Amino acid sequence: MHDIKFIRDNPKIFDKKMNIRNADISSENILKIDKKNRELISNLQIFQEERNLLSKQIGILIKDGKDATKVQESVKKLKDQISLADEKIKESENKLRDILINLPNILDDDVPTGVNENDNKVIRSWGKKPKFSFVPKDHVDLTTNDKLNFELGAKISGSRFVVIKNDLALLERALINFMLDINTIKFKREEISPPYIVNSKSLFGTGQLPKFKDDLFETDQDKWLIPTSEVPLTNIVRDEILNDFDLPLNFVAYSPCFRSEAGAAGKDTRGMIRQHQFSKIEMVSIVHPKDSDSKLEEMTNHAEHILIELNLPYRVMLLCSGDTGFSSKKTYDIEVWLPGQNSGLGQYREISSCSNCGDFQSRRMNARFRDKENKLLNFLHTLNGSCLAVGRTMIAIIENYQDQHGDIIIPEVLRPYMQNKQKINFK
RNA sequence: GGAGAGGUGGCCGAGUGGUUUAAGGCGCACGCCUGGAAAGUGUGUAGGGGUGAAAGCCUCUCGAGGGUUCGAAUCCCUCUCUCUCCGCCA
Repeated sequence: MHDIKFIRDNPKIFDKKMNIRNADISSENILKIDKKNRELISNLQIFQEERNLLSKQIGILIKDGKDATKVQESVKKLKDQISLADEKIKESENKLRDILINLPNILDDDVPTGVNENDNKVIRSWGKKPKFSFVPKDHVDLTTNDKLNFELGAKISGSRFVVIKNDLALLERALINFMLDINTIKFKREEISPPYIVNSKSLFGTGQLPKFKDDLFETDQDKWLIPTSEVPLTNIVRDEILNDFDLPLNFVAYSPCFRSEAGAAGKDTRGMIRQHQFSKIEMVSIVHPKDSDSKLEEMTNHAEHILIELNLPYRVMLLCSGDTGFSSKKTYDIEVWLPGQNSGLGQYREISSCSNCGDFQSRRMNARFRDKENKLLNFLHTLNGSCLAVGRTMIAIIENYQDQHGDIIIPEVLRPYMQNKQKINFK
């Protein structure tokens, strides 16, 4: 959410930034409402002040045993004016709020302008794409022996669900433990086991609501399935005032993630790439504003580190303006090489997304810290990133580590987590 | 699910309609006292908003939202969270 004071002071910059994001808004419109809003507030407060003074007088008069009916009559008249002014303000404030809560974050200056993912910028690449003496299969063709069972998922739950069995279930569990261990032991993140169901306040805080309601699974009574554990992790600091010396907070969590994929009908229908439910290890950092830029680099490096350990080729993309998420001011996607995609020609697919949300979420959450130097309150900066998406990491391992027999060589770093097995056989 | 008790400042806690303009204590900050410290003592100590160059002035907030009233922490309604007991349960 945007600071109305910023818009007041920098209307031209604001317009330019919103224009880059194709947001249909002008500061002129916003400031008009804001001005009217403030007039109404001043007006109301004059009435309130008078009411308070007169009411106090009534109290004194009654105490002294004097007649107060005359004063009471005049305050009664004020009452109507107050409630009328109150209504007007609510209307005007809601109008302003409706606009502000639906506007995306202001992008960093180094975010390239562009329309869609084709305009994203390659920052760096790592790893050697594996060379096969045969046409590599994708994960669906490799796992036809029931270990990845989409028919069963469809029967039990519906489309975009999968039942993972046997060694692959073990692989998923191994990856979760492996990634959590690196995050906690090596990167010193605090492990959190969060709720997988959250209320709408939390979803508003991180920016999924109200605009992206359709992407979520709603249960009842204001309870929603999390689309990512970014939501519960970031909302840990909602409505809190932290001390600057307690910063940064670095969290990591495993959770399943639930997405309705409403806007993705017909997209990635094959295989496990896009499911309604998937596992993810998520990093969230809560930092002093001066540290958020460097923290984004660090988090991206941490996500890359997992891929390096697993020896999976990847590239880091800086998302362009058209592809950057609503709450983010700058996002790096990490794309892993999937050799079985595109009929064996291979394809890069997103496996992590690391975002610096600046103070955008913390304004929505009212998450602040006290600066010891000047004792002032200020909004925190929040960041989130996958480290990594477990389902897609499984795909990457299956496709990159396949051999001529259609079996999977288990990456060495995972073997201690997999009863020291060397291979997953699909025959 | 049933019954009951609660939610007041960073924390504890007083407050059942009118100078509450939220007592008192703890904690914290700064000062005095002291050779230094403890003790003692004094002052200060929430957030949002409006206005203003600033100092300041005003306004809203006692879990949340409504209502009654000239006036609500206090009375009424709805919701929410916490605790205790019972039931069920991993």
